[in-house]
Amino acid sequence: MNIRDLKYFLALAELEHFGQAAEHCNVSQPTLSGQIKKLENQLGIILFERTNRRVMLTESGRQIAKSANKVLREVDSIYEIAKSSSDPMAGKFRLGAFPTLSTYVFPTIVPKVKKLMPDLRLILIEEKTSYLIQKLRNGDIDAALLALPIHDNFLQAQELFDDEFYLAVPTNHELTKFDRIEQKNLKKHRLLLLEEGHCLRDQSLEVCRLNGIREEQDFKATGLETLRQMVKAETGITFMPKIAIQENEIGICYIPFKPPTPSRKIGLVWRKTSARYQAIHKLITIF
Amino acid sequence: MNIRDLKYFLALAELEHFGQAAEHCNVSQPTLSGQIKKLENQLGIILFERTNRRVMLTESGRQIAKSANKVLREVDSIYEIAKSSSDPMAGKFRLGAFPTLSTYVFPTIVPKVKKLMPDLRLILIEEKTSYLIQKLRNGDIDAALLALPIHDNFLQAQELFDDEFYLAVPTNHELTKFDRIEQKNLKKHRLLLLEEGHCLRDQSLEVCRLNGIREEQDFKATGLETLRQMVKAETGITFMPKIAIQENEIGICYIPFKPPTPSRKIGLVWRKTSARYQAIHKLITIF
DNA sequence: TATTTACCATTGTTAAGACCTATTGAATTA
DNA sequence: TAATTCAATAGGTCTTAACAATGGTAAATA
Repeated sequence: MNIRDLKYFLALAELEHFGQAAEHCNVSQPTLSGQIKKLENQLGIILFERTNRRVMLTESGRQIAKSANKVLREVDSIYEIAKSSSDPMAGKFRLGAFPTLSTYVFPTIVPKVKKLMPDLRLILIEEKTSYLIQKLRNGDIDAALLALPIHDNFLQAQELFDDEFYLAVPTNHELTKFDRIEQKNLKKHRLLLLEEGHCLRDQSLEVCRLNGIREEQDFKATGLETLRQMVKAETGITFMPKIAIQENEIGICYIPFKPPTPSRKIGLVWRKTSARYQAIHKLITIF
Repeated sequence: MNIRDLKYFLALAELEHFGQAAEHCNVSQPTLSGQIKKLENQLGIILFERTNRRVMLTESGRQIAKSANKVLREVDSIYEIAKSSSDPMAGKFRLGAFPTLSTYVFPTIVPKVKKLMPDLRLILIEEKTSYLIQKLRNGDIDAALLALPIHDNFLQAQELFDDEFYLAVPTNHELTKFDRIEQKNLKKHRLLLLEEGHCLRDQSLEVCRLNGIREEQDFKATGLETLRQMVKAETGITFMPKIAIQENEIGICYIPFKPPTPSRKIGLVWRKTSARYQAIHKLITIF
């Protein structure tokens, strides 16, 4: 059977005339005649009673016409779906980001995306990096904002910006005397860090390792905001990415580093094979 | 697009592996690969993301898979309908008969048809002959029990039985002295007949014409049972077809004719082109 | 009665495309 | 580095849907 055959069949069922039905289908009369015959043979039943005066549907034909109609309507809907989703800047787009980034990035990009791609329905996912990579590989999300580098042969990344670290200290802390700070000056201090699994923790630890800085072992924060409150409460000091810094804060001071400035590279990551590359490239222009 | 293509598509959507999907569809892998590609081109969208490690549906693909499933289910139902109606002794069968016959024939044939063709759903239509012929030609009914001959090039008939006329008279009528009656003896009597449009009226009038019998002009019955009650009420005499005669009736006497016996030939009539000829021929064997 | 008309079916040919096997190319894995 | 996996490509065969032309039959008309 064939979708085309069903169209022929329905045209003939409607017009009850081989010649007219053939014309309606833009084929010759013998073609339509042959295809109807083929369909009847395939189904093992007679669909039309024919004389050279009249053509009419049999009872079976009437029943089958109903189903054939449904088939064609559903096929139309397939073309409809294809058409409406052929706009690469439309439809669902699932974007992930890890927690110490998402909180600060999502609010700023949502309105920009809405303006640039009004038909894109952005779905935001906040997960730790490892889960996001898994979701990317599974096709559960279309792209993710991650800290680079990402070593994964399935995935492709585009660097977006460099998120510099500042040293967050209480306003009464001895280090506030410095306008800028050198990493090696921190050797005698202990840093408050996030709990395991946060990529910001791993990035911070990497900076610590290179400079012989130690971690405060008795405490691990579950989130960046908790960490910020800990600093304000004079419990310790920590690294704070620039993106998470708000102006005019009381009780906390953010000191920039002298070069080489520690930072995390933030990039957009997607599957090399992703079909959404057009929306992805548009997304990159936002940053 | 093609129903086969949708099958390939759904197999691949399910198995996420070109080789396995191809095997499932009993085609080679390049064939499936090519057809999926063709489908994607036709729809103008990418249905699958492929690497040589994994194949996965895109969001559009997921949506289309739902519709494709509906299409295939509906196509299955077409085959289902065809299969169940390919039994020529099954399905609806619309049988007509004119009123002065249907009342007496239908009750006897229904159980016989049910026994002979248990899957045939008999739909009985009681109409005057002219309407039945029209319905036959339109394909509104499959066959009809009519009085022969029928002159119609679309229709074909098979004689079933000869329904002899009896003379129905009140029990105290002078003609009851005859065991059998000759048509020519009726010249001085007037006959009660049915109203216009009944074929029994036409048949009776034909007998009257040949023998110079006259009709009672002041009265025309709407049905055969009315006519029977009129005779019992001693209002007159009439012809009564044998099929309408019940035994042990009071107040009425049915006198057979001497040959040539007036009668009506009853036959089954159907379109020459009818697809139900098998059920029709089975139906004929009942009589 | 002969002719024309209307219509569906049949025949023969051509072009498209669905299919196959064999091979390529890219990415893993041993 | 070699072997393996898997989708894509190449080249050739075969099926089939398309057409034009023709046939055949019943109705309409002359």
